[in-house]
Amino acid sequence: MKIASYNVNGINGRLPVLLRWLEEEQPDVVALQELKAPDEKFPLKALNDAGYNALWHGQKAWNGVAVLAKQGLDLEEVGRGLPGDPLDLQSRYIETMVNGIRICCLYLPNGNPAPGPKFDYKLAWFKRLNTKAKKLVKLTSPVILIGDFNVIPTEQDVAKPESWVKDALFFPESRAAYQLLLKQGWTDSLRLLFPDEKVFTFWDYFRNAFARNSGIRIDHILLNPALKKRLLSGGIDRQVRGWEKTSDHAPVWIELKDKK
DNA sequence: ATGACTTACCCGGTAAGA
Repeated sequence: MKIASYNVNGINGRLPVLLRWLEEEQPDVVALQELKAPDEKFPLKALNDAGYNALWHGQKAWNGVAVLAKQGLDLEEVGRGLPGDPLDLQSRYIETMVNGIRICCLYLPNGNPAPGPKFDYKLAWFKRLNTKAKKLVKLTSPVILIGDFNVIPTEQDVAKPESWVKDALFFPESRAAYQLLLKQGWTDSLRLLFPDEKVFTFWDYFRNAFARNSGIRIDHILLNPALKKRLLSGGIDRQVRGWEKTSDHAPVWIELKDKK
C-alpha cells in the first residue's frame, strides 16, 4: 500500500496538478494539507471521478486537511481537531482509518514571525499534538502521523542552514518539540530510508529556489513500532514541483508491506 | 532585505505562507 502526503497549497487552485499526480502515481492513500477551501467548496466530484473517496476538514481561505483513499478501500473518520484548545478554530487535524491503518493527517502551524504570538501558537499546538501522539504510539495497531509539520528537523534537512536560523521552522524550540515526538517511539520513515542524503519536500517560490535545489524537508511520515516493520520504500515526487501552477511543496510517499 | 513569489479574499490592497 502506497501512502502519500501532499501540501497542495489550495486544493481548487491546484486541482489540475493534484489530479495529474494522482493519475500518474496512483497512491492508495493521500493526506492533504492547506486545502484553503471551506467544506462546501471541496472538489469531491473531481476526486470521485479520479477514483478516490475523501474525508475533509476545511476552512475558509486558510488551513484545511483531508484524507483520500482509493475506492474499494475502507475509509472511516475517527475524529477531527486536537484536544486542549476549547476554541480550536483552525482546521489542522483529521484522523481516519483506512483498512485498519490509522492515518493521522496534520498541518502544523508555520509560526512566523518568531518570536511572537504566532510562534507561541505553534509551540502550543505542537504540545497538544505530542500529548495525543504519546497515546497513539503505544497502540499495537498500525498508526501513521503524516503531513506538513513545518519543522526542519536537523541541518541535514536544509540546503543552506544559515539562511533559516531566524525562521520558526528551524528555531531550537521547534526542533526540540519534533525530537521529543520522535523520542516517544516514532520513526521518521524518509530519514530511515535516506540516512545520508539531503532530501527536500519544499522549495519556496522566491529566488528560483527549486532550480537551485535550495529546499527544506518539512513534510514527514512517522510510523509507530507496529508499522515500522512493514516499511518497504519511499520517496519524494520532486518532479511535481516543476509543473506549471504547482504547489511550493512536493508529495512525499512510502510503500508498506501488505498485512499477511 | 518588515525583500522576493503566489494565492484567497472580494473586486485592489491585505493577509498568509515558509
